[in-house]
Amino acid sequence: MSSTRDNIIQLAEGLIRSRGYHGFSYADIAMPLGIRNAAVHYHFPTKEELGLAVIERNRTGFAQNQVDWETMNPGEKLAAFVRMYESNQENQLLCFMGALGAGYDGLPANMQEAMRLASKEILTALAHILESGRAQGYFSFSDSSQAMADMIAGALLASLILSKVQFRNAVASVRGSIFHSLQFTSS
Amino acid sequence: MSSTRDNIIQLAEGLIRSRGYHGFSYADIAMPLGIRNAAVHYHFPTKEELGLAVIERNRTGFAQNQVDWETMNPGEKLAAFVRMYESNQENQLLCFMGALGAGYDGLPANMQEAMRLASKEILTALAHILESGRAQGYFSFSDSSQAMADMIAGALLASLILSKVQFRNAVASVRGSIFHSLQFTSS
DNA sequence: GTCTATACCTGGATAGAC
DNA sequence: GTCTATCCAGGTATAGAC
Repeated sequence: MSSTRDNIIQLAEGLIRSRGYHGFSYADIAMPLGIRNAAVHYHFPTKEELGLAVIERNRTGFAQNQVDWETMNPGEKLAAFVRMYESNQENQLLCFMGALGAGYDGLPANMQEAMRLASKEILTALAHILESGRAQGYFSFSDSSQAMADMIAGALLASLILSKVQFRNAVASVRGSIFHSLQFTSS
Repeated sequence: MSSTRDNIIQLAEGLIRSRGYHGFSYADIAMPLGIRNAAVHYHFPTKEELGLAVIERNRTGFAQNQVDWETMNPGEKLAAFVRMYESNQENQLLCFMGALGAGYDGLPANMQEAMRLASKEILTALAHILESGRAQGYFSFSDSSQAMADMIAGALLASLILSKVQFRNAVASVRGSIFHSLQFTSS
């Protein structure tokens, strides 16, 4: 039904993930949708609420991914995790974590809190994938799975930034190093 | 001499590295210095010029670091490289690459170009450290040194974001995983 | 080199008609 | 649910005095 609302969130997400929270205005959303500034305010009275909706959209999206991955083995799950970033790279977008986390101190308090929770979910999920993958012999590494998750998710996040700044596919480059450091060979 | 100019750049750098380029205003710089908006414009007529000065400050700072490291062996150089990020973590600041790169599409064209050059310098320098360290037996890894540099610099960049968002020292966590994946034991 | 004063614009937000 | 119209705050930038 209210597909305009969804369109607004989707547009805002793209803007956040390429220019940051303070890098766009309501006009950037209203214009492409062919509506007015005020119509956007009807759906999201404040920019903060719009920002929260974007974070929420990413949380539920990632939760859905995890459901879709349920039947996969840890190796396949890791590959699927990496594929999320490859697809972002193709669209020349950062992940929401990199886009919003980078300007963290300038975000409204509610968004900061939402980011804290959302990032925790992602990193915990990745750590679980790594941990069970190690137990089942898919990966080999000697650190804590949390430390490894930090490095892997971080390197992927940053590779999206690097891809934009340097006009090259840094995700592909990083993907290889990650798999090597896990002694993992994707089939 | 013109220490006000330096103070302005320094202040702007801190603001950029915690809130992003669009997350601060001239007032945020003028107030702590006890001067007026207009005085800042005297030194930097446009915000873009101020942004460029911040990038330039980082480029020359990193170049100076490399000079300081000249007598070190590759293992010590890597440790010094990582220490830069540890010191940023202690000050709760991102690296300029993460802070400005995340909002890349929203930056003035001149700043985008400066970022491209500056990031290239850093990654090239790190790749050289890794390459010569491997040749001299300090590190062991099977990827290209460029891919490894992407992963390492990226993971460190992102660990600064993660540290802020999750209120913990993610740099320390990532540091361990990096050294492990290089089979490097810092003395 | 810094000030006051101000111009100009953009951006977020609201009121009330349709 | 979208519109017109408008308000207000803040942000960038300039002119001209000191």
